[in-house]
Amino acid sequence: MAKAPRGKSVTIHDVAKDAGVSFSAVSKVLRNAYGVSEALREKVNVSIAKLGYTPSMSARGISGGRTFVIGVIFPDMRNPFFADILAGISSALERTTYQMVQGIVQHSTEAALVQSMTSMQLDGLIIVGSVSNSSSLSALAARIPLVLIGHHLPEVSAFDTVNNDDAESGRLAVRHFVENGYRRIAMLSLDSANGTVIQRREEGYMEAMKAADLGNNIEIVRSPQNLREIQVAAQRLLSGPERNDAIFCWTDYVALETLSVAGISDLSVPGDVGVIGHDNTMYCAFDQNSLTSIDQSGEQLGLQATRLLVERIEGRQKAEHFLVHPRLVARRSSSPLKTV
Amino acid sequence: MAKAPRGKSVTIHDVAKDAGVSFSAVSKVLRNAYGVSEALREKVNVSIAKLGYTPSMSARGISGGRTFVIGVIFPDMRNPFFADILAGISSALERTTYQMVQGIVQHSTEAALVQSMTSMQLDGLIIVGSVSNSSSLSALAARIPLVLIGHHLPEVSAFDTVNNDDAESGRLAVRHFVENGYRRIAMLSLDSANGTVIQRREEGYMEAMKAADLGNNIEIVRSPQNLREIQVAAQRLLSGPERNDAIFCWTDYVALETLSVAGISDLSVPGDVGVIGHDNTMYCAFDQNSLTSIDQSGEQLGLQATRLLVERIEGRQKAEHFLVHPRLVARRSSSPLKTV
DNA sequence: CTGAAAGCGCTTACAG
DNA sequence: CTGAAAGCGCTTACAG
Repeated sequence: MAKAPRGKSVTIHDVAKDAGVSFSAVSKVLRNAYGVSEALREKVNVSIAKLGYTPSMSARGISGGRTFVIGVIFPDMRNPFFADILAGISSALERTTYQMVQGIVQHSTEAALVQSMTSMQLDGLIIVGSVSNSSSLSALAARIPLVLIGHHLPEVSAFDTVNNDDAESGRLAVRHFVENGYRRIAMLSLDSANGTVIQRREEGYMEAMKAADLGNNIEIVRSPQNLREIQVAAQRLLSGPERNDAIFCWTDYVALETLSVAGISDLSVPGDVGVIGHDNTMYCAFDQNSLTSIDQSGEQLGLQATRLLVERIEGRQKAEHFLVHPRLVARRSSSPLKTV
Repeated sequence: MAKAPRGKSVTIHDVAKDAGVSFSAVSKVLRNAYGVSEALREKVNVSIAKLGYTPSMSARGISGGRTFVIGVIFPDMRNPFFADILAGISSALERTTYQMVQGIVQHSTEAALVQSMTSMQLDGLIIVGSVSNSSSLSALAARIPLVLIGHHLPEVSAFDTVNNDDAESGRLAVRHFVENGYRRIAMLSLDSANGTVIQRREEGYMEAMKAADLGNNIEIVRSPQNLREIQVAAQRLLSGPERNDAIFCWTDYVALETLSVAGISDLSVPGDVGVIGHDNTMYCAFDQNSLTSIDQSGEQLGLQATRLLVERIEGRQKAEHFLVHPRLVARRSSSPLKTV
């Protein structure tokens, strides 16, 4: 088990020697601490640049200071929508001195990832689409500044949340369908007890259906996130004598699969069936999809979450909850029925 | 700048006290070091479990030991192919004690990310699709065990590489087109000086074209990774009297956009034009795309890269270079011309 | 087989 | 305004 050799890196002591000052002086310059003369700061900065010094995150972490690194946890890497969130976080971070590392829940569990990230002494954590419950998240928030994206919780005070108005998403989809002449509007949802994001969308869907006097047409099918099961669910909604004429899908990927099932079943979209997705990911605009979708502005979500997290790290205690408003981007898949 | 409070975490000392041994004994158990009796190990493990102790990565990093964390750097989060690589890395890591954090090059540069990750004292680094040059990568490899995915370099010895046989990818696409009756086969490539992966694919494409006596039909258009530019490039290949009847695209996203452009231009795929993509991402199978694509097995790439990296960390010095063989997955977008 | 000592690169009080 | 001391939680030699 010989260790691969690593070059020695330049430390605060090297900088101090080069600048002809004490190493504590260097530390102060680094942290913008009080009581450093301009002259000293100048000298130190010159040496830092000359030697290419960069602070060791481990040393900072261990000595109780900030590491200036935050962690962002994503549920998976397959939904291109998450890239938008990441873009928002990145651009918000550009204005600060913080950096970020990502963790992606794939094989490992969210809990394992969280625990490995806290052991890194990160300054804060953003979790996207957490599946943890309220109490374990509050416990986590006691140890590290925390912001959640996509987790509607009644009244949490230990951490901040940033959310799309998911009930509004459901309403937007139904209203748009209704305006365009669709009546038998189903929702293809996710089989998940924890996903309150999904629940809100379902609530909005049901609310708008009732408001349009279509309460009797409410039909929600919940499928796991698995291609085969999604196909079966879509097929079910698209067959039989009482076939639906419109389907609101909880995410674009499911909507694209619904288009695929419709195509295989020789149903035309629109005409036989209208489809709306969610997230307005980059695949929606392709001519072969031309998928109407709800845009929840991942960039805004990321931006606001970052802002809140930095505020938390700098000392804010009172919880804040930010809501982003979705908008519908209309394309061919939900065109007015008469026109077709 | 008040610091948000953090709960004290349990340390090696707490464990030692609880188990009634010295703290160095605990450290030894943790590291599976020599000379620990079974009895002592037992006691310590019981206390570790009881107290829920987890080692501080910062402390490990600073004291020169392993952190048991590796970093993986991706060029972006938008290509679903990278999720396959990640899956391979995850499953390879499951059998080890290593964990991983991801870094995604989006707004920040690859260099900035690398530098922030090295300051975290990670045990090793996997970089996917690096745009750095050979010499700076060798310099990096002197400081930290390094494996590159998707970077063909003539003869590097400072680090390992894992690659798809990209020249073979190009050959596979051309041969398949030729077998199915296509002749005017163009390649829609990437405008990138550094991407040797792309260059290999171009080489394979040209080689196979010549081998099929179609050297005069060679046409490579290079476009930046930008939707508008890709559209223009695809339009160019699909218009004019000498319109191409087949296009090999360097990645699926570009191929899907090509399908879209063909649709808008009222060209049918196949029939008027055949299309092949690369990476066989999950969108290819949708009926509305039914896109033939080259599968380079991201999972294998990730798996092998991880294996090599762990070997490096444990002391291997001699470079290894692993090649994965691609296969073509045929779908409707490249069906035989006669049949159509 | 077990433990006490030194040190990693920083930060945070505390003295000058 | 500047510096010397203690300590963060570990690992790595080195003694018992």
